[in-house]
This record gives sequence, C-alpha cells and structure tokens, in this order.
Amino acid sequence: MTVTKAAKAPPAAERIRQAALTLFAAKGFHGTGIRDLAETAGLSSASLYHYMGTKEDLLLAIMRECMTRLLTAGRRVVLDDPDPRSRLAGLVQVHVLSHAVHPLETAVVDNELRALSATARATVVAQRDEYEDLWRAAIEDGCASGVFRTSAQAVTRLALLEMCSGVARWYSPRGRLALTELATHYTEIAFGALHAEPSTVDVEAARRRSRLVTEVWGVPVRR
Amino acid sequence: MTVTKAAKAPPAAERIRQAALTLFAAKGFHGTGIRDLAETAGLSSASLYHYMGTKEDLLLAIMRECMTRLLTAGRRVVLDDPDPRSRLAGLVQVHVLSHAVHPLETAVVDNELRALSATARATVVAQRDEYEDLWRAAIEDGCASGVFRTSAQAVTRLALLEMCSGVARWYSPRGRLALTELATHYTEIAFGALHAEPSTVDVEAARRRSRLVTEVWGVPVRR
Amino acid sequence: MTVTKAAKAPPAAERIRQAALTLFAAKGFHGTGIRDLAETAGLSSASLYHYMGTKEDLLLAIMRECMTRLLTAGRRVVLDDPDPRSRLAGLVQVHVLSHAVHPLETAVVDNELRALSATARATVVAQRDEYEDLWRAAIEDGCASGVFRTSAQAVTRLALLEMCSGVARWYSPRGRLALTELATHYTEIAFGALHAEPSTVDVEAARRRSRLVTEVWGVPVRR
Amino acid sequence: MTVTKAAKAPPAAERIRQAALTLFAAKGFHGTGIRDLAETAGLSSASLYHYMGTKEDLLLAIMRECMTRLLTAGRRVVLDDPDPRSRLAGLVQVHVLSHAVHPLETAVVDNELRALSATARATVVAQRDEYEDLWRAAIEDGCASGVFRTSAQAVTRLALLEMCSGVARWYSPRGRLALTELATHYTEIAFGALHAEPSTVDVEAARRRSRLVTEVWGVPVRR
DNA sequence: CATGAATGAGAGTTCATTCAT
DNA sequence: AATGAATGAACTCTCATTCAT
Repeated sequence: MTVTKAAKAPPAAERIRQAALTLFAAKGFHGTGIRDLAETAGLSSASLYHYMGTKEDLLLAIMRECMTRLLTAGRRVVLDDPDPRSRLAGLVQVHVLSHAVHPLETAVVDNELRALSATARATVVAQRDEYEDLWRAAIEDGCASGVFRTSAQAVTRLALLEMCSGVARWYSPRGRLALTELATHYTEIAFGALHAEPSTVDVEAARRRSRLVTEVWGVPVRR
Repeated sequence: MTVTKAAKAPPAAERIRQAALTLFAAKGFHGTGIRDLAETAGLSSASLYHYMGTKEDLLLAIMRECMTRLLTAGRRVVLDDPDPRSRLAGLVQVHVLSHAVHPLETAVVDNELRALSATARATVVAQRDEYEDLWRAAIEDGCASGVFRTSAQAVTRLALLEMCSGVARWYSPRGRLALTELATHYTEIAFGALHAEPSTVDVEAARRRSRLVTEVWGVPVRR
Repeated sequence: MTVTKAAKAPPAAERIRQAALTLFAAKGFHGTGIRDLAETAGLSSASLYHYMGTKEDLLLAIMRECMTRLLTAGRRVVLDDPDPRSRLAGLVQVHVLSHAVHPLETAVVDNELRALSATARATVVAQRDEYEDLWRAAIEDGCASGVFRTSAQAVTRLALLEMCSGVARWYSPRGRLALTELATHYTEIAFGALHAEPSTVDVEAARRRSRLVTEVWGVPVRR
Repeated sequence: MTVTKAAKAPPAAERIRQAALTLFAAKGFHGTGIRDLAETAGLSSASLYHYMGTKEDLLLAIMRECMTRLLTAGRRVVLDDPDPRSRLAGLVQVHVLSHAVHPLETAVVDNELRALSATARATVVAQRDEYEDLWRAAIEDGCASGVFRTSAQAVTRLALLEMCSGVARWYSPRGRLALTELATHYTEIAFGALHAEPSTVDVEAARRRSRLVTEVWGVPVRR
C-alpha cells in the first residue's frame, strides 16, 4: 500500500541531494569528493551520474533552489505587507527563520558562490541581487516615509543582512531559544539599527510568516 | 647593501604568505592548489617547501596570527576602557576596522576553520572562544550595570559578531564610506541592539582604537 | 500487414548494425562508446544487449560478414573467369566496387583488426589471407603464362591491394566519377603495374561484375 | 664523462615519444591508455605530465612533426628535380622510403586524424593538403607536357598515394626486399599508371633521395 | 637557495556490462 | 521488447609532497 511505502528510504535522487547539502555545508564544495557524496548517499560513485550531471551542476541546483525559495518568500512578504515597518519585519523574520531552519542550504549559498564557474555564478548572483533589492526598497521606503532613520542605508542593509544570515552559522534547534523568539529578537535589533519605534510584537503577523516559510520550503517551522 | 635591497621585492617567505592569504580568501583552502601558490608567489612548487611545512601549516599560521592580533587588540580595549559602554564600543570598532582593513586574513579565519585537522582547529577555536569571551563579558557587565538591556545576551552577542565580521565580505576601501564612519555606524547599531543610550561620538577614543588596530596589525588604518 | 510494415523504420537489430557500422568507421572501435551506439540506434544502452553480445561481438560480426562477402565475390570471379587477365580484372573491379559502395564495412575491416582479441582476430585474418590468396594466384598464373610481368609479385600484389582498398577512404558517390569509370581506371593501373597488354574494355564483363557485387552485398551498385 | 653518458638510456621525454609512437601505431589513440604509455616509457602515469600536456597534445606533436618532415622532403624534391618525370619519381621514392623506414609515424598520421579535436585536426589536414598538392602539380605538369597520360588525374593521384602509403602497413625491414628495390618498384608502377616511358633507373638520383630521407628524418635509410 | 624530476594517492568522470522489472 | 537502476573498473588528469642535485 502507499502507506507502507511512505516508510521506505527516500529515493536515490533525494538521498544524493541530501548528501550534497550536508557535505557541501560541512566541508565545502572543494572539500567534498564525489566518493564522499556517493558513500553518504549510499550509492557507488558511478551511480551518482545516473541522477546528476557534474558535481557543479549539483551545487548549482542546490543554490538556485534555495535562492528561489528565499525570493518567493521575500516577494510574498512585500505583497502581504506594503507598510515599510511590517515589510522589513517580515523580511527579517522570513530570512532568520529560513536560515535557522535550513542552515545547510543557506550556508551553501553564502559560502560556495566562488566555487561556481563564472556563468553559473552569474545566475545565482542575479537572484541574490534581486533578493537584496527587496531589502533595499523596504529600507528606502521606510526612510522616505520617516519611520526609519539611518545615516547610510546601504551599510545598514548589508549589516542587517550579514547579521541575519549569520544565524545559519550558529543557531541550533536543540538550544533553548525558540524560533519565534529568535525571529522577534532579530526584528528588534533591526528596528533599533534603523531607529524605528520599537515593534509591538504582532503575534498574528509572526504566525503568518512562520506559515509562509513552512510553505515555501515544504518543511514545517516548528513552534 | 641592505639599504638598496629594502627597495626590492619582498622576500620569498613573505610572498608566499601573501599568496596564500589572497588565494585562500578568494578560492578557499581546498580550492587553492600548491601550484597556484607557487605561481602567485613566483617560485617553483618545490621551493615552497623551503619556507613552509605543509599546506595546512601555512593555513594554521595565517589563522593563528590573525586571531592573535584580534585577541591582542581586544585585550587592549578591555584594559583601556573598563566602562562597559566604551568597552563594547571599542570592541566593535576594533573588530570592524580589523575586518575592513584586513578582509583576507579575517575571511580566512571565518571560512576555513573546517579545513583544519581536529587538533589544529582546536587551537584556533580556543583563541576564538577567548576572543568572544571579551564580548560576552562586556555585554554581561553592561546588562548587570543597567546600561545595556537585551532579552537574550548570547543571541545579541552572536548577532553583533556576525554583523561586524560581515564587513570583511563587502567593505571596499574604494567605496565612498570612510573607515571611521563605518566604525561609528556599527557602534550605533550595536548600541541600538542593546538598548543603550545613543553613543555620543568620542572622537578621541575612536582615534585611539584606530591607532591600536594600526599597531597590532603593523599596517596603517588610513583616515 | 507486412506491406505496410515495410515502410516503417528498420527493426532494432538492423538499426544497431547500421549504427555500429557508421560509428566504428567514423570514430573507431575504441572511440565509440556503447552509449553512442545506443543513441544512434535509438535505443537505451541496456536494450542493445537484447540484440547483441559484447561490443566486440558486434565488431566481429561486421568484419566477418564483410570478409565473407568479399570472399564470395572473389571466388565467383575466379570461377567465372579462369583466364588470368580477366580474372585479375575481375578481382580489381569487384574489390574497387565493393570498397566504393561499401566504404564503412571495408574501412572497419581495414582499420579495426587490431581492436579484436587474438582469437577473434585470427578468424578474420584467416579470411583475409584466403582472399588475398585469390589475388596471389591470379598474379602468379598470369606471370607463369607470360601475360603479366613483375620483378616482385608479392610487392605488386600488396601495392595493388592497398591501392584498391584506399578507394574506401576517399571515393564519394556524389563526386563526378561514375563507378564503372572508377573500376575501369583501376583495372588499367593494375594492368600497367603488371606490364600487361592494355585491357580492351569488356563492357559485358564489367556489367557482370557489377551485378555480382550487387548480388553479394544485397545492395544495388548504381550505374 | 660525457662519452659514458652517451650510452645511457634516452631521457624521459624521448622515451615517452617513443612509447606513444609505438602504442598509438599498434593500438590506436583511443586504444592506448595513459597507463600503457607510462609503463612503456618506464615512468609513473603522473610523471608523464611533467613532460607533456594532454594525451592529445602528444598525438598532435607526433603528427605535425611527421607531416613537417614529409613536407620538407617533398619540397626539396620539387626544388631538386623540376622535370615532371624525375619529380614524380622523387616524390614516390621519398614517400615510399619514409613510410617503409618510419611506419609508426606515418601510420599514426594516416589512421589517427579522427582522434584529434577539430582545431588540432585542421592544422594537420592543412599540412597534408599542402603535401598532396606537390603530387597534384607533378602529375598536372607531366600531363601538360605530354610525358604523363591519365584519364583522371585526381583518381590516379589518390590511387598512387594510397598505394605508396600502404607500404607502412606491410613492409618489414626483415623481409628479403631491399629498400632501394622497393622504391624502384613503386616508381615503375607509378609510371605505368601514368602511361609514362619506363623509367631508366637513375642510380644517382635514387641515392640522392635516400640521403634526403635520411637527412630529413635524422635516421639513416639503410642500403 | 632553488628547482626539475618524480610519484602514490586521489580527483571527477565515463566505461561496458548486468539485472530486476 | 525494453529500460531504469546500478556498479566495478578504468579513464585522463591533478593533488600535495619528497628528494637529489
């Protein structure tokens, strides 16, 4: 029956993707051998090539998928929350939750861009630029309407982005900090950095963003 | 004579260090071949081994030196500024300036820890932990004395550290932002994150920290 | 019905043979991969093995079939034309026509013998030796009866054989030279090399040999 | 002393060239593995790459060198013997001697062109075309001045070239046929094919061409 | 001080082939 | 009849490193 089948091991293609994710995140693209991947995925190295092109293709697919998810989530936030304050709060929360719940994917995107060939890299950089533009616009709009204030928008944007991405490097779901608290905390810091009025915690909005991240990644954001 | 020699190209050992720094930062440890290093340093690959041990030794030396400089600077800040507010400001400024002026060294420390063997990594991690402890103590003391306030000290510490380290990833001395402004800006964000009174810009202290970074790295911090 | 089926694509086994012929001739046995074959034949690589044994079996079958046809044709010439002059003319014409009309098969036999294992190669070499013996005997008989003259029969035989086989390497049916002219031309050269009386063109004999090649190969020799 | 050194084994680069020559001729480019080459040359497979670029570079170097020698010899013949009859005789003799004495090089040029990439192949094909043009001009001039006669110059040229190149496939220096006889014999056949007056053997010219081949290849043509 | 020569190990990738479905 | 899945062995080539000179 289909029910019993659901308990089976995931198919090879998925196992390869998972192995690549884990190893690329842990040891880097160049530090990961094809034979590492094969062993972790439980196949022979030759069998990998049934399911993938080159090792670089595998990396590119992972990065593009991750960036696509981030972009999708970011765009949804922009649509759902036109107001600059809640828009930025949404971007921060979606970014932080994505990096906390999917540290492997996001770390690979952050660290392995240089491993891509020039043409492949360009496609990911284009996605990243588009994503960062959502942040840029939110800060710009907020400054224009007076709810944000900063002497250097670009610096603040980059500082906040690096700060939020850093979550992928240290957050552990086993730690004592709940995801919602984490996201809230980062929102507060971001608002502080932009000299905005302290954010009254909008529980409903936070729940919405948690559901959004869940939906976009296809993996539940617990708690 | 030695005087005329001073104008010549730097000695081989220094050229190797510089090549390693550049390449490890640009392509990662595993992405950098010994022949890359040799070519960039202007030697044959065999000649490298007159000046260095293994490739990993080279990486370890770079990382330990960088961490030692950061630690030295951090400790000096702690000695010079016992007050938690100016202490944290000092730590932020020293960290930001170090990362802005020495992005190669700091990026290598941040990104290539995983390339080290377990024992080598432990020594660097110990340094890093000691360094982070300076931040932890500053935040803790500030919270204890009421000048700082945060619902999760550890999270704030990590968020600020990631934010400040991120400078190495994007700051360009060719950009329009001056180093002093950069450091000031990050201090403001940090104070905002800790709900501290806005920092009145202490020009004298800022100069002191700039000199400190210059001294510790042996390379002038311009402007 | 069989009639409608006749218009369809050839069956898989024939498509494989044709693919092997084309690819072995164009890229050599070792330069042709099993996946090349499969793709060209329009099957999966696994499906190939329903119709063939190993890749070498495929090569061997092609070579033996080709040699069998050449031998059959050669033997028929010997039977039809006992006179050394017309016998040699027949051998030349049959060889030249076969190589001009079937350059793939003949090129594979000429170039890929070395790709066969020792035992397989021996069977083809035996056929080739038997075939060359028909030429040897024709030249020997002609010299014995005084219609041919050469200071080194073996050298002349090998020179003529290489010359005639070379046709497969350059003749194009799209060129301006008709097949019958080609065959006649080579006969003249052969007679010159053997100091024979110039051959009066025997149109009827030429037609007979053209029909013979058609029959033996199962493919019409046009014009 | 240098004298004793002269008796030593040839240097690695030369051993590699010799191994490549032998193996490419015997098993073809694709049939020859890098490990075959290494073993035959007496090095490890990694060491090969001290002396060569890719396997294809090695093949290309061999082919270009061979074609350069043939071209050099052919051009010298054209300069030394302007008269079409002796010119063609010279081309035949130089070609036959080169192929008999250097069957490995010439066989590789004849058989492995298809193994080269398009750009590399083009350079060799250009040389081959230039070489064949020497033959074309000799036949054309001879026909124009009436000393040669053929109904299809191009066919005759190709037939003669294939015939002469075939020598590399079967001639053995251990056989009973002397090189000078071989060259003379082929000259006679060529003259017969062109309906030229039988060539009175020009011993002096034959010696000159033997010396030429010796000189161009740097290897003595014995007898 | 500097390097050419050399290599075992391993890189990513393709090979011909088998087999359960 | 046909194939997706799978693999051990081999492929070309590069790796970090050593050593005699």
